[in-house]
Amino acid sequence: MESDADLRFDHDSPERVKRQLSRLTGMTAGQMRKVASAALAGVGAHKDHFVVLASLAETGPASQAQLSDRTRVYRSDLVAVLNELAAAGFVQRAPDPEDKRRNVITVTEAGRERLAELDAVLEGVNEHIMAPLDEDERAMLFRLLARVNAHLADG
Amino acid sequence: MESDADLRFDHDSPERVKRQLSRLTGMTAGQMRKVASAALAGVGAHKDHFVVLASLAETGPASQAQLSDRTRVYRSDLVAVLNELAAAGFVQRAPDPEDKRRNVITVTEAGRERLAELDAVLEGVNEHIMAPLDEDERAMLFRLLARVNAHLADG
DNA sequence: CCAGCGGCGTTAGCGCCACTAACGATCCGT
DNA sequence: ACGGATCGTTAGTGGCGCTAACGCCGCTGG
Repeated sequence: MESDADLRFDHDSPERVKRQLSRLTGMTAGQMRKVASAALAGVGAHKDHFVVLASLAETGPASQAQLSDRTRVYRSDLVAVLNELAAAGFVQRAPDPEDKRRNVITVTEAGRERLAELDAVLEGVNEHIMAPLDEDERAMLFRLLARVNAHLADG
Repeated sequence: MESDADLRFDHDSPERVKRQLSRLTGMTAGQMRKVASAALAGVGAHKDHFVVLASLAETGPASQAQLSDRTRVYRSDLVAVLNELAAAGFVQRAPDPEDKRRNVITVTEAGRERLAELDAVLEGVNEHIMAPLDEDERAMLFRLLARVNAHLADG
């Protein structure tokens, strides 16, 4: 299955290519995404399921538009995510009595348990991903990436 | 055009989500990719064009299969890339006399000039991306990411 | 009061990217 | 001489970020 035998950054990469931070970051992000989504798929879940459940559990019930803003899952894609979560009984989708355009999304008790499960799965993933780094290095990597991210977020 | 107004990692992200290195890395990689591909599109180029030209210039002529291994551009996608590069006169695609299955791809003088151009564009991109970091921090970020990358590359 | 603007959820679809499948042509080992 | 592997090529898949359009509803102003 794993054709990822050698996704290593260098190997035979030209020197000019090795200097591109975007390439190294992109490759590593791809590796991480594979690991995370495989782990989530192992329990029948998806990245967005986790983010949505986490937002609902931490910030409380919300309309779909609010949820979209909080999670950066597009409104159009959120529909399917909520369909799945609702079908599994992890969230409840009820019409908002105060505004008939909206739905109020609420996490159920089963949803909180599911979130705990996904959280545990992802903690394992995180641990695996950052295995070669010690605590200081992990914090450093987070901080450096966050600074670049914040910088790029301002046009 | 830019709907990227706020791609910032946190903002309202749930705590659990902020701890996911894969998410931060993925978001930042996406930002970087946009910047780089926009810059390359500005001169009518593509990421793969750069990688392929760099490989040819630094490691010499190669068959398409070899090129695919060196650049990690899939053989199937390489076809279109080489069509474009050849049409622009940046590479030459000639049948290999020693093996009629193969083509020998060679970079032309125009191709070397094109590579220099793309290299300059990407140096600007790199500089922009890493603007908030000093030299030590850039090196640190590279090293940390490379270690994670290498670790994940070994199943 | 009612007309129009704008936000709501939903459906459909686009474009990019990593990746796979299949195929005819050619080479190579036995 | 034959079978299997490798070459370039075409087509297609699936995920992900993102846009477009639509019917429904609320809100405001003339």
